[in-house]
Amino acid sequence: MPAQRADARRNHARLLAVAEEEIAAHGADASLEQIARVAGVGSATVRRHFPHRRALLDAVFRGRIETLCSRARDLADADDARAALVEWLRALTEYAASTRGLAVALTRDLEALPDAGHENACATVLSEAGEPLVRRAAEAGAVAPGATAADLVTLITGIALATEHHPDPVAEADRLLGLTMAGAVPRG
Amino acid sequence: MPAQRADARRNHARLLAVAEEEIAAHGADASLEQIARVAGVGSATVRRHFPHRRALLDAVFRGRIETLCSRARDLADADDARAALVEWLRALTEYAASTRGLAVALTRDLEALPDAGHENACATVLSEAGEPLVRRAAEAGAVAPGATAADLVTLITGIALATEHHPDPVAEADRLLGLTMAGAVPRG
DNA sequence: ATAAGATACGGAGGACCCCGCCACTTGGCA
DNA sequence: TGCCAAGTGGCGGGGTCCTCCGTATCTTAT
Repeated sequence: MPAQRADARRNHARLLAVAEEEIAAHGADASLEQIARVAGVGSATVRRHFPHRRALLDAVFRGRIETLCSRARDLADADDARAALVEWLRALTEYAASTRGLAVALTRDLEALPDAGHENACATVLSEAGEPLVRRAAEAGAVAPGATAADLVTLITGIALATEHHPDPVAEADRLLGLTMAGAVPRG
Repeated sequence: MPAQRADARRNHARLLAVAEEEIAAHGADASLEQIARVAGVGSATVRRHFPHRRALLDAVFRGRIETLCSRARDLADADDARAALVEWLRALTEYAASTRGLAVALTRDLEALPDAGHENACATVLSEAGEPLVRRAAEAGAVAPGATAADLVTLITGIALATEHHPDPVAEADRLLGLTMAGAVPRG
């Protein structure tokens, strides 16, 4: 089990870098063939490192997702629980709306997949990271009853998906998030 | 300009029927080739009747969209403006969540397209139909300031997109709609 | 330093899809 | 009935995804 061959590790890194650019340019449906071409490897090598498209998407976004997770940990013991949650949700929204392909990745990794392993899925990781924030805010009565962290992540994913087309997705998504948090049709 | 030839009209209807089934079965990315095959026509005939995929999606869903629009008209002078809006939004959500491919169609038709004509787009039609409901509810103070009918349609589209994977999309979407309307993280 | 073995590579080939072209058929009108 | 435009279908080109398999390359032990 000597970890991995040196060239394999190089190709992996190369593919990741190219994939990030390519996904940013052409969305989550970017051509794997094209990624292989740009990276200067055979198309089989792509699927060797990333069996399905989802695996590639996960890997590409893993880093930034981690950043958001640690952001959540930092905010976990802020004074104002509600403000902390809101800040985190806004950060998440901004990132989801500005990073092409991410929202699709977030929904896709919830899709039923032959292999059961969802533990590495971006959406799951994010939900778990946000859970403490939601819990604390809920204890302060600042969260709608029945709403979970996963729900909020799902809502934000939806907003990001639905605003992908918009001229200024980030601003639009943030605005819609505001409506969603405050209540678009609040009870009189 | 004698409207259309009889066989053309037949093929059009046939394609629409087949496309509906095929999209229900395989989502908005259903193969046009396959649709042609099942309908027993050449693949060129499909694109003759529906230049882009979006045109086909629009045509397939037009009927039900119309139903929702007339529903909006019926509700336009209900006693309780808020209740009327909520009912319409719930109906829209249920339909969007239960009809595979519709949510995608709703987002796609907002995408920039070579030809400018968006006037027939499903999302636009829906937004316009819902506008009176929103206006009346807003006058009653039941809608968040700044929220438009288009915003609500967008939010619902997002919810439908994000819950497509879920085991029970309709129930999940309805629940999330409830959160969105009432406020997921309401101001203390 | 080198040879052996495991590991990773890349290209070929099949299946599918979208798309544009063009010769041909078919329906409607005189 | 015969003409002609409207409508059709199939073919070929270009692209993608995916799998298989012979081969090149890295690693480790000698």
